[in-house]
Amino acid sequence: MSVVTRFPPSPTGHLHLGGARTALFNFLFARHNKGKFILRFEDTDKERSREEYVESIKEALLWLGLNWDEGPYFQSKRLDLYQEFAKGLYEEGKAYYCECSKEELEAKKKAQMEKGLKPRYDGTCREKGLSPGPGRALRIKIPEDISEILFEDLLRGKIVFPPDEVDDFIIFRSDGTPTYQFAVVIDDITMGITHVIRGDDHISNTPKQLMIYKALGAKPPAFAHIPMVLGPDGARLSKRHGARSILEYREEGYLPQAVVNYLARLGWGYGDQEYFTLEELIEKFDLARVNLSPARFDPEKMLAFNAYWIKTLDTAEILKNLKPFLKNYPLERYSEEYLIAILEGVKPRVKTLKEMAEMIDFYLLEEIEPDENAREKYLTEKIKPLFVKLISDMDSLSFENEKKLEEEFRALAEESGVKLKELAQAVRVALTGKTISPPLFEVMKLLGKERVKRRLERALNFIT
RNA sequence: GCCCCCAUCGUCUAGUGGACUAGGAUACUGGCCUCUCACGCCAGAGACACGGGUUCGAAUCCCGUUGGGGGCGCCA
Repeated sequence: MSVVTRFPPSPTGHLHLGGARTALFNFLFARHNKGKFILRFEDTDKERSREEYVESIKEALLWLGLNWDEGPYFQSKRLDLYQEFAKGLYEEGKAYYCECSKEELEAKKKAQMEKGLKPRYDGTCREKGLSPGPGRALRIKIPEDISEILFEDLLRGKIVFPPDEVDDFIIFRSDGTPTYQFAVVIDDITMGITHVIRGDDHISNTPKQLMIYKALGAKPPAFAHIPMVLGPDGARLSKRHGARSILEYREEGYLPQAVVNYLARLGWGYGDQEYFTLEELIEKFDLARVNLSPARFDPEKMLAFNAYWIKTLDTAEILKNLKPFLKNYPLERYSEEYLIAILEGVKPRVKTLKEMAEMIDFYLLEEIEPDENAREKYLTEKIKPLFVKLISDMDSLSFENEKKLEEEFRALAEESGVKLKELAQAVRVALTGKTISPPLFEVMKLLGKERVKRRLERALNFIT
């Protein structure tokens, strides 16, 4: 039997790290087993579901490289199907209509909780034999003779629930829409899902779903409940830590490779290996190596992974990802080769693409505005004569050869009684406007004689 | 309250009864490299939650305690 997995987000918010990791694991498991990965939107909550979230979730998935093989399906477009299954259960006497009001149910639940009991439906309408009608919800009729409810989790082994775990819960709302519990089961059955890989917050939902499978006489899929992703403080992921949209990370200058790699390592390990490409993950991913305990999201480590992939990936690939951050520069003036040469020098110096774009601005702009503090500190009277000499000797400098250029600078510094360090910093500020930059002689080479000369001349004005 | 899941450095993890003086990554500290800042390299500090068992032997198996997480919707 070939493997079929699915990722079923509800379009009530953006895709965040937790959801992305669930999607990733489903994707990896399917691809590893040469199976199919299905995308399905669980949008039965009409109040909260929004089209814009459908789009942003799809975009985020695609950006991460998690292409689905089938779908996206929408539960909202499959109502007929759910109704058909529900009708079947009702006609077989495996479900019944209930006319209890929400208020009544709420009050009963509260009373039960106060008595220390597990809140469960008391069966008021169970034997009333009600027919379908307005304001009536359909409840599943849980057999009285069930003993314990159990299933075999792929990661955790046998999980057992006491028989009173499940009550006659609602499978179809009085407004004619299916509840989550019912829709997932029908979808998973009809889509031929073989493996349900989801957060362990769904463990306690599983008994309910198993009762639906049983009522339908269908064989449940295999379940693998993966641990949840927690915020840095150990609390559930919320807006203020990790629950930001995946797309926000893209905007902050993260590489999809880094996010995927980091996410894969949250709750999964492969010996001492830390860095994986998507292809490698597909090859090596294995449910048996998934951890059981919840993992905290550590922004610092994800940043470090991003820095690693920025300096490791092909520069052409980096450039492709960097371009959106270069909107404000006259890119058309520069060749692809030139841009790549520039990037080589900054790759090991930045942690995000955003930082990268900022660091290379002096290469792309015609004029730069040296930082005020840097100017005061390094563009001093003392180095003024050196600048003058550099400008007049410009034509004799070995721009094309970084090593030689460095020697020439050393000689100049020595004969003027200045440390190379002082000279270099002054020139760096004049050329880049910053005290931090790629190696100076690389900068000069890439900037070219003309721009170097102009910037040194301009810097002289700042000194006087 | 009831039910379920989980437990190795701060964090992510390796570890599947002897190879553990518990390994790697990240973060942190010190050093080297050096025209700046990074990268890189070297070194350091840092963990098996606790208590009982089982066993010749336990981070690894069992039980309990504690701690953390999740669920108990006409949300998903």
